[in-house]
Amino acid sequence: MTVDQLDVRLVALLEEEPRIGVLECSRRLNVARGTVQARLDRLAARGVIIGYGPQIDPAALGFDVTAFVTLQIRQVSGHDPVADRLALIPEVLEVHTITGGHDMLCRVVARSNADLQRVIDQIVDVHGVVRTESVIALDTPVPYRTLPLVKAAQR
Amino acid sequence: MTVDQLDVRLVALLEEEPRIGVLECSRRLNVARGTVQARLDRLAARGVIIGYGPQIDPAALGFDVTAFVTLQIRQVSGHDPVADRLALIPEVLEVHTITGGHDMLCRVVARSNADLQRVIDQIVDVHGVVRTESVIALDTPVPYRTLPLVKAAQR
DNA sequence: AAAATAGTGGACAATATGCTCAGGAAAAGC
DNA sequence: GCTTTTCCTGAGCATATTGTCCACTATTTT
Repeated sequence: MTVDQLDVRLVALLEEEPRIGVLECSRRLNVARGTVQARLDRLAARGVIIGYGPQIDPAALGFDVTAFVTLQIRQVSGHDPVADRLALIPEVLEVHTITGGHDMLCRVVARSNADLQRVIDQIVDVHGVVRTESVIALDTPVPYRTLPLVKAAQR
Repeated sequence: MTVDQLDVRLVALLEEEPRIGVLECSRRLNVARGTVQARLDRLAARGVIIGYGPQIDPAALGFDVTAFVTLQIRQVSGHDPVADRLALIPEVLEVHTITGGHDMLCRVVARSNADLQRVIDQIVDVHGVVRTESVIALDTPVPYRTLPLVKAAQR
């Protein structure tokens, strides 16, 4: 979908100071309040802005180990029953089905390396999971972000 | 850090309806407004809540291909110069350094499979990147979430 | 038992919101 | 080139929310 410069400036502004509200946005961007409201409604309606939920830092909750776990699934059992089981594990933050030698990729967090073992054991215990392979994230030089993408999508 | 049941209910409420504001939260949770305000301040101060920025859906912007790319880095060049270059590519949404046979893992998006090739080419062109390996996310049965984790962290 | 901590409920002014409207500017269609 | 549609503006109004106090009451901690 098409996003113009005002949309980008609006999103950028909200990313930097999310608590400022519509009126303050309109002042900062030098446009009418109704315009900001209309743009936000439009971005939400088109699905560009999914929500404004609080962003939680797992590390602040004590889960400071992040790992990516790839899974091989027994062929007979489809992906979805496995995904449903994985979804029941709180430490599994996201699950993708993927191309290549493996079938699924999960992002998981844990309280420590020892705790990661516990989480992986839970994953292995899921019916249909044949094998797992884990890599631990040592550092995150570029944390998840979308602003550059929004800027690139402009026009 | 320690999170009690009220914190969890508050975060859960905000995840479901992020636009409701402090006063409405206090009504829904049957606590005083000042309590909600204090809890939110505390969660933010302790770093549990990083922010409330708008969540952007890359797919809605036309970037409906997601891939995970692992990189091998030439040993002489450290990780950081590479990460800095990767950060300049808008389609690179996050970068981790990892254990195992590879050195880095990136999440990237692209407008199509052909476009993914273009993005990967840019990654390969980064000085110090020796080899890449990509897997494409076909489906995301569990999209990124933290609420179950918050609930699990309770107490 | 005393002290510190957290929650309550109420007040107040200042600010923000949702909604509506008429007019002007810009873009699209013919 | 002209018309229609779309988008933005600036304003108004009633209502709701915020930030900031306060005194009082649990609930823990020491």
